[in-house]
Amino acid sequence: MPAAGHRSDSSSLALDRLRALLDSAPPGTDQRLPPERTLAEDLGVGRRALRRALEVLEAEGRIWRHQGKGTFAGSRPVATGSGLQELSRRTNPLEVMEVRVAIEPVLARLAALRASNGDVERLQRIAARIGASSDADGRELWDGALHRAVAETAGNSLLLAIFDMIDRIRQDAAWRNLRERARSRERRGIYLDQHRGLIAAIEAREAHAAERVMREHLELVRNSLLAVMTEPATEAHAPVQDEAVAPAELRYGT
Amino acid sequence: MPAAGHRSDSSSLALDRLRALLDSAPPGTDQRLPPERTLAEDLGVGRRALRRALEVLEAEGRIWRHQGKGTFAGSRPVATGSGLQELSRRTNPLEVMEVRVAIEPVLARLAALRASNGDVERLQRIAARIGASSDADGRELWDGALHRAVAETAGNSLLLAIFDMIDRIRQDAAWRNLRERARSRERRGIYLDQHRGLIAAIEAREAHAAERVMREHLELVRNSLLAVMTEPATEAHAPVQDEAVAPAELRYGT
DNA sequence: ACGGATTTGTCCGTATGTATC
DNA sequence: TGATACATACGGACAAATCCG
Repeated sequence: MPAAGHRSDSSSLALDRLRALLDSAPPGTDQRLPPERTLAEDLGVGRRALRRALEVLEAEGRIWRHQGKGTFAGSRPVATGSGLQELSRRTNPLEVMEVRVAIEPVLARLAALRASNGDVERLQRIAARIGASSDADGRELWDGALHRAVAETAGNSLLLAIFDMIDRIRQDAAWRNLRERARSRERRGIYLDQHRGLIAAIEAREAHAAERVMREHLELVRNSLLAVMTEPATEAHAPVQDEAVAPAELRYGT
Repeated sequence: MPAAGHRSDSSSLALDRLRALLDSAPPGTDQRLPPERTLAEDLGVGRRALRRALEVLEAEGRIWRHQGKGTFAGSRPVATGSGLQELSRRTNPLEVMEVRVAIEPVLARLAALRASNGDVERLQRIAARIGASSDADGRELWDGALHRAVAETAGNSLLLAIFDMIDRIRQDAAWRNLRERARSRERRGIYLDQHRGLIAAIEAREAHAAERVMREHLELVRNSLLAVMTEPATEAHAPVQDEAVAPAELRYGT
């Protein structure tokens, strides 16, 4: 009886735990890891599984090993902490918009495929409230509600969880202010049209159209945000480009 | 009905005795059961009958088994930390693939825009290992490492966090088996080509191509998964039917 | 310079579940 | 049903490299 049957699932488990270990370790200089046998015991995996995980990390360049010397962390944080608080500290509005552009068009497409008449009614009710809102708070609130309703209608629980995670990060007060600045009066009219177009596409079950409208909408939002951030004074022309990305500007920190 | 009167088959007998065994010895947790060969003899049934009974108990969640390790009473130790467990219970492989198809092509595009030569080298190192892996565990491990390396290269910390969340859900043991079945030998060659094409596109900084190859790759994976789920019986000729892929276009370099 | 101790790298035997006949 | 081959996992044993006194 080799003790109790512990977890052994495989090397993926070992890899997961090793990543956590490396992330939690201080970014100090080339931290040495325990010997393989000790480490295997600590992580609750076999040495073979551990070694396979170490091979991956070595190929990724996060650790280096040498026979007779030991295993060392190459000190590369990479920061994967999934805590919401910490995540919202590390990310930025442009990253968030990249994610929204990636996810929400898909949500719109799925929503078009799946929406019941009741769902469409709900979307219309919410959209009506956006136009009726005269203050920033109201617009923010109802706009968020509309996007979330689309996400719910899509009916994919995993995507909805991801959407909620992003939504919570968006709540940050500093960003709300930024968004309201980007929501100038003339743009508000465009947004309203886009929302109407989106709902119309969902109502007609035109999946492709719904996806396209949502993408165009979010790309406009992103570009507006970018414009506000880069040239706060002038607001003359907002280049609505539907091509996927404006490369150089969108790269954050160089 | 050969002999024995009451019992329709001896699997039921084995099941009864196994249940009694599990009930009578409910000590701590993760109790290890004797090897199948021994257990069959102890219970006075054939190994095949015993295994069918064990299948039932595993489906009920009362035991878990793992090749090379043994059979254990209790629930399978899962490593998913921090609330993901709940999510992984509610979602399903097809939802996960929807999310991956939504996110990873974008990651590939961003990776192409941002990759340094060192990043490309790292991707190539990892990809080489996939082909060199002869066993299922190795392929799974290195395939996951490649997709994660692309996600890291994209340089969007929020997207990376989302990717990690999905990746952890993917670790679920039941799904891994499913994926390996979908990774039949003939498909492995296609995947290898697609991985090569992806890296070539990233190396050439062809953002659009990288995005397209990644989408085609994931759509093929999704369709293979679907095929395995819907027609489990026939493995003889696996029709690689899919509207998504056009192999000729996938050859980039070489 | 030497030798023992420690650590990674490698191989192999055994034990176990899985699949096939 | 029973038997056989196969795949996987773990641990021990040993070699190679390094470190240290």
